[in-house]
Amino acid sequence: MADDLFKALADPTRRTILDELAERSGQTLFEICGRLAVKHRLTISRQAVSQHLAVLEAAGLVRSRREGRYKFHDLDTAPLRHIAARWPLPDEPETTP
Amino acid sequence: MADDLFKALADPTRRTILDELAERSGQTLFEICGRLAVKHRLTISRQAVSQHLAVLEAAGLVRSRREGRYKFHDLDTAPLRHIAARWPLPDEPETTP
DNA sequence: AAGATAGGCAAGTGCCGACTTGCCTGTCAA
DNA sequence: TTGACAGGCAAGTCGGCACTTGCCTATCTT
Repeated sequence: MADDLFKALADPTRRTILDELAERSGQTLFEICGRLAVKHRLTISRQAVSQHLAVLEAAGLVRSRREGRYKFHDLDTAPLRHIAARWPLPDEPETTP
Repeated sequence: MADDLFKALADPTRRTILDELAERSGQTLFEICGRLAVKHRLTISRQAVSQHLAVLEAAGLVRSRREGRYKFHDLDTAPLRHIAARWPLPDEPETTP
């Protein structure tokens, strides 16, 4: 469970996918592929992105809903709380004035 | 930089090391080896733990100080803030009543 | 109906990371 | 000074993971 979460976050491409889903919710596989190619110069196959999404979904970071032939993907950052909760954080949040 | 952080957290053994350093600060390499073996049944070589500590140190999660022939390791959870800061967290902290 | 579109499944490849083994350096005690 | 103790360096093995390729299914359009 926690293992899946950290493993999902380990890959930079997957983190970029999370970034894109944070910026625009409910994207399809092809939309994400297009964004990765144009905005991040990531020439990657559709299947590769699909496999990344499967990993992210297994970690609970992405939820998907099917509508007709489309499959929309949504970001869920709730599992990220487990990370900060595991180890004690220092008091000062490093405020930049 | 962020790459090193996520990669360091990807390995379960390294996360266990962070757990041990959170519980007891300033441990030496041999102390950590002993704790992993006894408390977590992790039969791992000393060099493996040393390499893990190097990865954690590169990620900024562990700081080390040398004193004579001993080298003490301390946990630094400050880099973990970057994770929660990267993606927007939902408002509700999921309070379990 | 047929073609286009959105996505899935499965096998294969190549590389990186975790781990071991062997040996070497530096520090302290007897 | 010799040996024990704490740690470091370097090469080698091995498994898992990211990615591709090829083919298949389902849905919508004309």
